[in-house]
Amino acid sequence: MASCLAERLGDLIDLSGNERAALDKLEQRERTLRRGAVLLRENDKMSELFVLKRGTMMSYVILPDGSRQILRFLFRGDLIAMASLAYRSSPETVMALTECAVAPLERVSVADLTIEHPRLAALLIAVDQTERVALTDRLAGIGRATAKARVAALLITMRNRLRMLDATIGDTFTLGLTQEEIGDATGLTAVHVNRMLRQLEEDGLIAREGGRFTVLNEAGLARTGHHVERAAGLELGWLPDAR
Amino acid sequence: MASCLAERLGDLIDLSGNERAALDKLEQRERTLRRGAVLLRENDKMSELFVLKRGTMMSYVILPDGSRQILRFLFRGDLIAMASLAYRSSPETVMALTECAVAPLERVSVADLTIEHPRLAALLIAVDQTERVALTDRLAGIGRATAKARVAALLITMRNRLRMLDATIGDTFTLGLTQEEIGDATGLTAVHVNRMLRQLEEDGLIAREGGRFTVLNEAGLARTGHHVERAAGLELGWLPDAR
DNA sequence: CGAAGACTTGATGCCGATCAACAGGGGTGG
DNA sequence: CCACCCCTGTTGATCGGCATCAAGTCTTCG
Repeated sequence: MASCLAERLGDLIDLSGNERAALDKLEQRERTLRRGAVLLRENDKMSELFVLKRGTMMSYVILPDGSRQILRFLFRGDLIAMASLAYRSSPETVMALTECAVAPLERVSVADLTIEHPRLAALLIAVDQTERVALTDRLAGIGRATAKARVAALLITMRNRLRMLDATIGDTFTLGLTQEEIGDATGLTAVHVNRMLRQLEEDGLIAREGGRFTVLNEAGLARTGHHVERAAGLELGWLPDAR
Repeated sequence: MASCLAERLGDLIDLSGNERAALDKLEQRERTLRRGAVLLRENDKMSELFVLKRGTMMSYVILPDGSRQILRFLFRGDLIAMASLAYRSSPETVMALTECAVAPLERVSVADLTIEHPRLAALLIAVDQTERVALTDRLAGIGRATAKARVAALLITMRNRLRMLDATIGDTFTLGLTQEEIGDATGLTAVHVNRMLRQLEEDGLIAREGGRFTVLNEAGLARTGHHVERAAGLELGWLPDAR
């Protein structure tokens, strides 16, 4: 099977044969997870990282008062537990939202990669930046935007992300999240998420039926969510030559 | 003058002579900024990045309704505009909070670095992770914590950061932010920040006089702010050998 | 010395939280 | 196969934390 990581990075640049082979080698092992299974718990010791091969996952933290903040959703090709490259124990819990398969890899494999494939190391740095920007976008949304805007932003972002993995997805898609999960991602309660979804529906921006969403007015939804499409502005021309 | 970047990274690992020399070379040029000067504006084209050599800066975005979200504060040794490694135009505005000096460097210097010094590339990836975790900590705070907790968290975090740069700083320090800036960083209004500071004072956690803060009850303030000290859990043993 | 910015404090209002009740549905065990 | 139950979604009523508006003081700097 092809390397999911290679597939993901290959969307950004043309990988050389050597690079592709090096990435393939990282995903030899595989481990499956049932829906709801915890791959890594907050404060667990961690010594490896993972590539998500199938399914979707999320990472979150629990605050002292018991409330949950979902930090990010993870899709095929995403790296999980990159924090193990800096910290001894996990700053977040990682849980499967669907049946999943992950490929564990040692930190030392990343070290080898930086030596053998400097361009891939540089690319990892660049990918980190895209994820940092995604986080700051969410920070600004949660800090300053209204409830309706946050829910709209989540819908647009998730739709675009899902479409990157499956080009057949058009305006209709299955979100795969409960309203409580939407709330924990956006800093709202499930009850209020429900009302905001209804409002977006009444505004004619979306339609819903049984867990499936349809974007009726993409521009309007994007405007409501203060959405900025970052993918178009990518620029990786500075990367060194491939090996 | 010593390289600020080398100084910063040198706090994490022992740099080799070669590595130190490579880092020194990056900071040849220097550019100074007055208080309030904008180094980079949101959506500006960008082709270089910067090392902050003196002073403190902040980065922020402005939302469509005119409100501002401060994304991060920057200190000596921090890399600025790392997003230029992934994007064509800046996702955020970067402004000087005090008189500052920055060293501009080309993206291609980073490419060279990954080739010549794989360990430094790996270290950059690790540093990215620490900043990603700092962002997720703030995300959780803004999404789920009360106003008082957010202000307390900002005070603790800034105090610790300032102390890393200047070991003489004890429990008393100058924050160097207006209450409006505290509000824009925490997702609150200046008025409410004022009330929260008063409450923290009445709780006996801090004292204030003319822009200077004193931490009276460190454990209590940390608890109030749900603060997690990440620095203690660093683990960089996986890095490859130095060149 | 005047003006603009920062801080402070009170009064009021609203967005989203909380509490509560019920409907539908899918999985499980009897 | 059915009864039950837990999870999810839905809707209404009420509450509260933080925003907003307003007015005044203090500080700083030109």
